[in-house]
Amino acid sequence: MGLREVKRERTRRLIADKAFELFCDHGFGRTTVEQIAAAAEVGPSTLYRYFPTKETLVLEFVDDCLADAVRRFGDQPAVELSDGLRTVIERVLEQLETNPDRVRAVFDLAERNESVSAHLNELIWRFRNDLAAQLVRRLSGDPVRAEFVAALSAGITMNIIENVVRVWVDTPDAVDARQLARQAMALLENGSLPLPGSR
Amino acid sequence: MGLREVKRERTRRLIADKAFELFCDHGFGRTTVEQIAAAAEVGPSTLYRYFPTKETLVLEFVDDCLADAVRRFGDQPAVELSDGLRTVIERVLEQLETNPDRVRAVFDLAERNESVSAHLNELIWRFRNDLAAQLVRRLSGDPVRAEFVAALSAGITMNIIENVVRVWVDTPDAVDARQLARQAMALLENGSLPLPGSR
DNA sequence: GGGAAATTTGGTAGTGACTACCATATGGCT
DNA sequence: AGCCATATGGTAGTCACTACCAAATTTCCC
Repeated sequence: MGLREVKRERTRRLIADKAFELFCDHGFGRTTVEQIAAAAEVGPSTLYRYFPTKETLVLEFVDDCLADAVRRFGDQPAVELSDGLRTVIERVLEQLETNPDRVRAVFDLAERNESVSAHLNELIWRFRNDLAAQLVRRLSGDPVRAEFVAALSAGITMNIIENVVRVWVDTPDAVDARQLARQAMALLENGSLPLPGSR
Repeated sequence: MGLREVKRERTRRLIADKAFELFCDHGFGRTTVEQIAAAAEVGPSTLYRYFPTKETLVLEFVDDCLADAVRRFGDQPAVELSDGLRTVIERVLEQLETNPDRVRAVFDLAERNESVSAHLNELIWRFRNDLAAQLVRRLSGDPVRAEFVAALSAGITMNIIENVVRVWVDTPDAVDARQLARQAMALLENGSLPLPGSR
């Protein structure tokens, strides 16, 4: 790896960090990309080469956490699906726990700004699709049915992650995210969750 | 109801319809709000009084369908939760089947434009919250746990709706959306869905 | 019907995100 | 050193969206 990529990664981080700082201090809507570029000491056009939209500056960390977990799920085709999906959940939470303040700030910004919220939801949706794509390769039988099953499974998995994280970030402290996730899985297994019934 | 509100509703529909037409013909990104305003024979500032963003022009119909179903769920506190949730799903699908072309076009536009997709996902998320809020009022016990349970249940319910609709709009024709939903519910009940296991 | 009050409308001027493009500077390799 | 690829900064422009104002329209009350 050359000096070039090192520098590239450095400026990337610098921009994202400065942006985050400004967002937290003055709010998403009250921070302009010019201000961010100035704070990172780069031109606005350089900033746009690294981040296609203002929203991606907020979501990069969460994006990375999810990407890592889904990728590692794809790399482990041996395990049982239910174990694999639990592992995905645990890995995401593990990654997020790496930087709790950042995660809290992301959800905070999403709560206050509709566009950020929208792009966060889209990010989650995209990873649901990625996970479904990984799942469908391990399902046999009718491919149409398999795709449907995979989408539903991936949706429920991401649903657990999302709700656990939302509870986790809203709670002052001292809540173990992975324990919360296990509770959610248990609720699902026990049939303690009100679910639409086919009659 | 006065003449005023009638006229208001008329212009609202006119704007939304013209916008939709232009979006379908030339794409979301290639249509400017000025063009929409001109087509509806109103000033741009009038358009913005009815629709806060360009994206809401696309999503209004789906929004209305979901709003109706969730509202009616709230109005029927008597039934069993599993029946109530099934009814929500069926009502949404029923409403969407009112205008299949429109729904197909909405998901088409969302597929081609990231911002539309993001706002569609946010819309779905907002109704998940609304449904969860309705649910939590019918759950007893620890309120923190109830909120968690409600969020998970609402999430799974909306997940079924979303996936059924996505399959439905992608299929050329002749698929009964409500039957598809019953299949999804059956898969969930039978344990035929790979789900994360708590071990 | 007439006239005041409230509401709706169209227009203007602006901000700020984002794009396309170009000239320059910088790092990587022989 | 010198050449090539890439990274950078700047300019000009488009377009979504906001704040504001003056004119038109509807409603209400007499």
